[in-house]
Amino acid sequence: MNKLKQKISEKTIERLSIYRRYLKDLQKNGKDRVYSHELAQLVSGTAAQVRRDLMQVGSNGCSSKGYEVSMLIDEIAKLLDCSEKQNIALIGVGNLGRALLGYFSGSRENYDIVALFDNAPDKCGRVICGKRCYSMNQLTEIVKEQKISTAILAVPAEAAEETAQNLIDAGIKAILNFAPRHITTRSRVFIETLDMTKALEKAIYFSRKNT
Amino acid sequence: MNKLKQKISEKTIERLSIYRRYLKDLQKNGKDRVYSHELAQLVSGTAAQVRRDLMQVGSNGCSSKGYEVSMLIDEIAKLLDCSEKQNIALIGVGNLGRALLGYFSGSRENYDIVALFDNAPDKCGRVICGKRCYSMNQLTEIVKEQKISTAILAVPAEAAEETAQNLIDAGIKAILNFAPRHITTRSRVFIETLDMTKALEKAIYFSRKNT
DNA sequence: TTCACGCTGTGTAATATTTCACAATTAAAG
DNA sequence: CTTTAATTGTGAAATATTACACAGCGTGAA
Ligand SMILES: NC(=O)c1ccc[n+]([C@@H]2O[C@H](COP(=O)([O-])OP(=O)(O)OC[C@H]3O[C@@H](n4cnc5c(N)ncnc54)[C@H](O)[C@@H]3O)[C@@H](O)[C@H]2O)c1
Ligand SMILES: NC(=O)c1ccc[n+]([C@@H]2O[C@H](COP(=O)([O-])OP(=O)(O)OC[C@H]3O[C@@H](n4cnc5c(N)ncnc54)[C@H](O)[C@@H]3O)[C@@H](O)[C@H]2O)c1
Repeated sequence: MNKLKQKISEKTIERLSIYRRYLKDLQKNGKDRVYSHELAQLVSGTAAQVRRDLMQVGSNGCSSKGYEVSMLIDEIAKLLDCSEKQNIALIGVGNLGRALLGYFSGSRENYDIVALFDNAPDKCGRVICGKRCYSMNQLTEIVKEQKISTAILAVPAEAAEETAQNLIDAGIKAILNFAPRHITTRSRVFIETLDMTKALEKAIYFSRKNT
Repeated sequence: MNKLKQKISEKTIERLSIYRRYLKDLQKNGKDRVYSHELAQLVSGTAAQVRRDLMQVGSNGCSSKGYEVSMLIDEIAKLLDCSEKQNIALIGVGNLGRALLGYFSGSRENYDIVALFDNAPDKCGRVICGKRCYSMNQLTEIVKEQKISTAILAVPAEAAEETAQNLIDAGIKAILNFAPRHITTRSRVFIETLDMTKALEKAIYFSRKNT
C-alpha cells in the first residue's frame, strides 16, 4: 500500500514472476489460499524471504489463513505489468529464434511478439508462425509504429553488439540477449543476457563438486 | 597456488567461464596479455573483482604487464574442466531441444552431447544431428555405459519434475533445466534452471523502470 | 469467553558479494 | 641509478541479500 518508492531488487522481481506463474496454476486447480512456506519451495527459499517479497507488492496476508491467491496475482500484476499489452520484437529468426517464437507467441496475457527481424533476404517479407519478418532497415520505423519496448536478441554472437546498438538507437528499452556476448552500453537500457554456455559449464563443474 | 580448498562461489564460476571464452578469442587474435580492467568490462564488474576471481584459480598476474592469456586459460581450465571430456545427455528432442543439440554439438573441447532421450516413439531409435535418440527406459543403462554426468532437460513443464528424478536415480550429477519449473530434490545433485519466461518478464519490467 | 496454535510482518542479525584503497612490484624512461 | 606510471594482490569497508526470531493477530476448539 505504501507508495514510498523503494527500488525493488532484480532478485525480487524474478521471484515475483515465479510466484505468479505458480499462483495461476493454483487458481486453475481451484486453490484459493496459499502460505508463504509453500511459495518458498518454488525458489528454494525461506518463508521469511517470500513474505518480504510480498510486502513489496503491498501484501495483505491473513494470519493463519495465508494469502488469497487471486488478490496476490492482482497485486503482482499491478507491479510487474503495464496497463497495455507490451509489444516484443524478435531479432534473428534462426534455430533458436524460431523455437522462442513458438514458445512466446500467443497465450501470454501481457505481452506478445509482434514483429520479427532478420537480415537474411529469404526470411524478410515472409510470415513465420503468424508473425511478419522485416528487414533490419525497417527496424526504427516498425519499433515506433508498433510501440515496441522490448527485444529478444537471437543473432550470431558476432552481430550481437552492433545489433543491440541498433535496437537502442531505435528506441528499445530492454533487451533479452541470447548471444554469448556481454553487451556494453552507456545508455540506460536494460540488458539481460541468458548465457547457456555459461550455465552448462557451471552445471558440469558442479556435477563433480557436489556429494 | 595455495591448495587451501575454500569453496568458490557460483558467481565466480560463471564469470570464469565468461573470462575464458573471451581469452580464447584474444588468443585467436594474437593478443597474449590482458589486464584485469579489460576482463572487468565483460561482466560489467570492477577490475578488483576480476583480480579476486583470478586469485581463486591461482593467478599469477604480473605488475604492469597484466596476465598472460595462455596461462590464464590453462589455470581456468584446470579448475573448471575435468581431465576427460564430459558426456552430456539431452532429454526432450522438441523445438528447443533440437536447437540446443545443434548449438552444443561438436566444436566444444571439454564436453559433448553423446545421447538423446525422448518418449515419443517416432523419435526413439532415430539418429538426429548425428546423435542417437534412446527411449526413456534405456536411461539408466546408457548413462552408466557412457558415463554421462550431466543432463540438459528440455521436456514439457509437466514432465520436468518426474524426469529429473529419473535422471537423478540413473546417476546424473547435474541438470541444466529449461522447463519453467523449479525442481526440488533431497539429493545433492546440482540443478540449474534457465527460466526464459522469468527473464523476459524481468526485461519487460525494467524496460519501464530505467531512464 | 479463553486458550493454544499457526501464520504474517518486520526489526535485527548473519552471511554473501562487491568495492575501496593502498602497499608492493614491475617496466620503462631519463 | 632514480623516478614515474601503471598494475597486481589483498585487508578492510561497504553494500546487498538472506535468515532468524518473535510480537501480534486470527481461527477454531473447549
Ligand atoms: N541454437 C541454440 O540452441 C542456441 C543456444 C544458445 C545460444 N544461442 C545463441 O543464439 C544466437 C542464435 O543462434 P541460432 O542457433 O538461432 O543461430 P542461427 O544461425 O540459426 O540464426 C541466426 C539468425 O540471425 C540472422 N542474422 C544474422 N546476422 C544478423 C544481423 N546482423 N541482423 C539480423 N539478423 C541476423 C540470421 O539470418 C539467422 O536467421 C547465437 O548467438 C547463438 O550463439 C543459440
Ligand atoms: N521452445 C522454446 O523456445 C522454449 C523456451 C523456453 C522454455 N522452453 C521449455 O523447454 C521445454 C521444451 O520446450 P519445446 O518447445 O522444445 O517443447 P516440445 O513440445 O517441442 O518438445 C518436448 C519434447 O519432449 C518430449 N517429451 C515429452 N514428455 C517427455 C517425457 N516424459 N520424457 C521424455 N521426453 C518427453 C516430447 O516428445 C518432445 O520431443 C518446455 O518445458 C518448455 O517450456 C522452451
